[in-house]
Amino acid sequence: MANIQQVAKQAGVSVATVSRVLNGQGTVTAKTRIKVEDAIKRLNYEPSMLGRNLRNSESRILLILIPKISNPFYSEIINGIETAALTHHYNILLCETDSNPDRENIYFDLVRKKMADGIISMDPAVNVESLIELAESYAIIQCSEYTVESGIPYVTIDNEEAAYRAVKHLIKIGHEKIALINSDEKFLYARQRQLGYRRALEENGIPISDHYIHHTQQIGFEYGQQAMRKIINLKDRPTAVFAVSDMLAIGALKEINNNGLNVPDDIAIVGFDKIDFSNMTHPTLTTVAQPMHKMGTIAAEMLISEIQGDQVESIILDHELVIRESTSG
Amino acid sequence: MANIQQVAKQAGVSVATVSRVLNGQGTVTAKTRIKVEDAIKRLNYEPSMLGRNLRNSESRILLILIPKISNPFYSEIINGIETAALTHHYNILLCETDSNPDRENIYFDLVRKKMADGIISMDPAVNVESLIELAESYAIIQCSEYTVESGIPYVTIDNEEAAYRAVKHLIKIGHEKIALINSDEKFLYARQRQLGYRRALEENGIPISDHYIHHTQQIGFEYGQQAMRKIINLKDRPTAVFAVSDMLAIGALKEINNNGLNVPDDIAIVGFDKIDFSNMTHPTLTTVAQPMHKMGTIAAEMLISEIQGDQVESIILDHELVIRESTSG
DNA sequence: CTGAAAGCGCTAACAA
DNA sequence: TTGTTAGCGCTTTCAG
Repeated sequence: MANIQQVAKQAGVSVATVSRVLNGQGTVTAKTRIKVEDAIKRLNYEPSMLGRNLRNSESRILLILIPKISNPFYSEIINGIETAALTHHYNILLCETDSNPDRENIYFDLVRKKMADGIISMDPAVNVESLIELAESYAIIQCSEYTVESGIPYVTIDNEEAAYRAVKHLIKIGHEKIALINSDEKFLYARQRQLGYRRALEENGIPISDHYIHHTQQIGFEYGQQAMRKIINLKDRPTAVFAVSDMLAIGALKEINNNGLNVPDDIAIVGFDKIDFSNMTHPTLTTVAQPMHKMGTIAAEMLISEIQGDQVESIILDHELVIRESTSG
Repeated sequence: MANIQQVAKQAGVSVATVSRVLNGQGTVTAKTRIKVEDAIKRLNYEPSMLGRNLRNSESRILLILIPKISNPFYSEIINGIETAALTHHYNILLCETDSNPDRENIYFDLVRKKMADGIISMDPAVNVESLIELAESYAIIQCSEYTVESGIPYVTIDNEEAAYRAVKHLIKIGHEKIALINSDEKFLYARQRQLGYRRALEENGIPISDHYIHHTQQIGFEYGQQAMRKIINLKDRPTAVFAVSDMLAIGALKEINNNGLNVPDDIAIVGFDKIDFSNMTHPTLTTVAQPMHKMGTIAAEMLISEIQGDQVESIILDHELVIRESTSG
């Protein structure tokens, strides 16, 4: 547990010189450098981030705000964030809010207390007012879920267009009775995806039946099941379902199977997100792929730029419709 | 961005007094306390963890080492860790090693550099020598995966017994030709679970066929599929499969379905872990439940105790066989 | 009950 | 090229 003082003494130089070789800057003679490096090795010295961080007024930590760690949608994004963070010598503090304002507040305090240098918010249920207030003093990026009016930079995809294409695909393969399993309309992405759904139907002269549109409180599996239960019992049963998340779609799939019906023969399904499991179901799920890894790396790069004082612009990334068994009937 | 100095000045007291009311200790008159609290509010002061941490030589951060964040098995454990950490005013640094030694080293350096106060290791592929060396100077807990000889405290379940019960269940419902999809034997849990499998068969007078035992390089979905492909093509096809992880089991299930066979009628399946998705497949998966949340909280409590200088004992938690559709034929 | 002052480990401005 | 020194923001010992 040596410190920089002891290394300096051991090497017969000043602490400033040690610091210089540590940070590879300033000018140091080869001979002095060797002496210092020797001393470092001999003492098994590791510079303390505690001292360095205080001196530099930074923590080199990025705070990631997600609603639920068990939602696989976030896994790949986090992976991307971590990769980018690591190359810039940042680390990530993973914070699960459970969409609980109290927890959220604890995490917000972390940046106020200089425990983190910035925030990547991915929680759709985030308290926007708090976020805006925080953004006045700290670096913040919105990832995937966002509010334009906040003025906080975001990285996301075109949800309306993505939903439009998904539903258009269903229409193209012959479906007209298409149900929508949406999440709560308080979320922007839910409103956007619903818009895309409507546009696809309208453009093709298919009337929109409100009883085909279901809203769930959350985007969990059970909620997809519940919604599908109601849809199956409809007098005029749809032949296809568009769910705004793979978790909902997988719930719907399970419910259809439980009722002895077949996907895609009786009911076709399209999901959203392309989580790992969308490829493990039977049948595999047609779904909209978001470039999650890229989204993560870009969000991290943006945040780091912002921390360094740069101005950053919001970005809208491409998406892709992945056609698989659940619509290939 | 006020600091403690400015608060002291504003309140007309010394920094020591401000520190005292901040930490709610030492003795401060009610009157002085009010003055200080007023100043804090007026200046919108938030104490900096950077200063505090340097002074206290701690980071209040727990480093969590996992191989893959997308593996849902870890989600619930992490959730448990976070809950416990939060109540003790610690935060968690999530580190995904990808079973890559270089990355692992970066993370190990983090504790050497005082960026983290301790480690919870859940990576089966961890470099045990490094871990042992690190454990001499830093607090470390092994969670789920462990090595006894390391002398590092662990929290886990009885893998041998759990596997034994899983296979015994298959035998009880009439199966004799039971295949095993195991992961690489370099992992302790793989060896333990194989032992349980063998004991169950032996106790019931069922001969062990080596061609019924398959090893996979990793515990991913595709590896389960691959293994199942070979098993299905066996001349003497098994009527049941025990997979040492749900991910493998779900891969096996998919492959069985792809071959037009039925679970559990043609082949029954038992998995391991009770990840969320084990309940979303069709049919739902019989599996061994590990108390993941509890495992996480306990690991965190143990680590925090160790950080505080206490001696901690390893713990073996209970498991439970959850019988669902994939064995209810 | 309160204040002065040292010091945690580091970086960087300034001087030599 | 190298050294001296101030100071990042906090806690805590020791005096008063």
